[in-house]
Amino acid sequence: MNDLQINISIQPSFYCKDPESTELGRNIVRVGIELIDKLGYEAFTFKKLGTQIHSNESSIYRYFDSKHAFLVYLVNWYWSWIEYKLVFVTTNINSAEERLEKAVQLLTEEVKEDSSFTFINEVLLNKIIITESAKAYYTIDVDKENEKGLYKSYKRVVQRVCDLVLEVNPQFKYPHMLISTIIEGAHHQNYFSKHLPALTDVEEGKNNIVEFYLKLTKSVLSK
Amino acid sequence: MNDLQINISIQPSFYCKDPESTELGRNIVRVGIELIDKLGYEAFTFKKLGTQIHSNESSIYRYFDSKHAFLVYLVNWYWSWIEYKLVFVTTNINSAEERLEKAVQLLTEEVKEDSSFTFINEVLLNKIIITESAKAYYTIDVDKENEKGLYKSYKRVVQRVCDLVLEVNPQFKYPHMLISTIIEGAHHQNYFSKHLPALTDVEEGKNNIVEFYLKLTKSVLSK
DNA sequence: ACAAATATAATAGTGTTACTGTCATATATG
DNA sequence: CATATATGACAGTAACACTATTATATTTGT
Repeated sequence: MNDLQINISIQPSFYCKDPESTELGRNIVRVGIELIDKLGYEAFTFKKLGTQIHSNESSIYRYFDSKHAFLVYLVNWYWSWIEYKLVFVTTNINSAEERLEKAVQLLTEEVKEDSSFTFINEVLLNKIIITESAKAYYTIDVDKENEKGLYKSYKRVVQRVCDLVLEVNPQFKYPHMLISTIIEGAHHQNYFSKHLPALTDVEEGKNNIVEFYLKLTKSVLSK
Repeated sequence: MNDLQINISIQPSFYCKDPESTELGRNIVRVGIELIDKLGYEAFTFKKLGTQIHSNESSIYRYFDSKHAFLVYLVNWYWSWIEYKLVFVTTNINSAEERLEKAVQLLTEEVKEDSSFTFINEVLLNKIIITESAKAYYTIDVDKENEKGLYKSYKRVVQRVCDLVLEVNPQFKYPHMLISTIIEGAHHQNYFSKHLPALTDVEEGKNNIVEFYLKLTKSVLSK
């Protein structure tokens, strides 16, 4: 983006030892992202990751309690990063409509360029979020993890965009539904366009997903 | 629904031995649904299921190749059942708008009463679809399984409702996107309302989800 | 009624997963 | 230079996701 040397700071509840604090920790996250993207979440293991980074399985466990905890960490990192981009993209814009438009665009477009202001490859991370993030919260332990605050960054993004929605139309009754529908929907459409095209209308080389959700937003909010 | 003794017929590609053909097979499906609902997909195993039905793990493997195959079977059964209900609910309705409305309602409402015209508990199955169905197609093997036709029933439902959308507005460019967004969205909202309420606007005892998606549909299709 | 075919149950076994625990060694810090 | 801390190597465990084998029960054909 702007080559700012900004750090996304992640709270201690997401790790045993802060992976950003050591070379090994950063390697775990960096190569971990590549490996999940390559193998898929199910086939990904700490043992395989250990081999890849010429380190040991047990060393990885000193940073993350489990592979689920690692996924939750990545999801949280992603939404903290999106929150930062969201604030950035909506500042100094006078029109509420335009602010919302920029926000929806951010939430629905595929991350194309690697802004890489850290050791994290955001393009790959975006792919992982699209394919695997639901597995982080569609688990039997949601309620417990939600209580621990593990989904806060996602909720915060939704809330921020909700506020923009209500600026455009203060009477609108379902801002949260609209925004979480758009976020999850855009992920699904992205995945469908690559694997189940019968479920979508994406045309080669076109930005149909962004266009569709922008149109949806505008029409549902128009009075 | 109407107490019709109709059978959802499932193609052989979804099983090794047809579970509807024997008492054991029906038990596997019936108790399997209960157990997935209770334990969640991850903790569910054929061994536990074997114990529950006083049968053997190896016997279950003669009906389904794997626990993933079992989930795919259930998902397919569900969408075949929804397709049947969809056809039923839209026949003899003259207005295209009303047909679409009935369809959207069907796709977004929670299955409340047990119509149970078979050994399958549709209320529990609906809960499983909401919580676990994405795990059936968010896997590294999607493309292979899609080629085998394992997601056809879902696609068929989407296509049918798409046709209704185009009857209402033949110029609309994104019918598939709209319908798959509504289907997946309604599942998410349902789950969020129970586990991550900050992501939704569902009020106790109200049908907000249906209402929201009906409004969405109407406004995006209005010319 | 009886043999043959088929279905199911019981059991053992395999390789992997998702860890935990222990101990030795390497590296950093005071 | 001593001590603390981090990492690596390795062993071990219970469970998982199966596969294979054999025994027993049930169904079916004649």
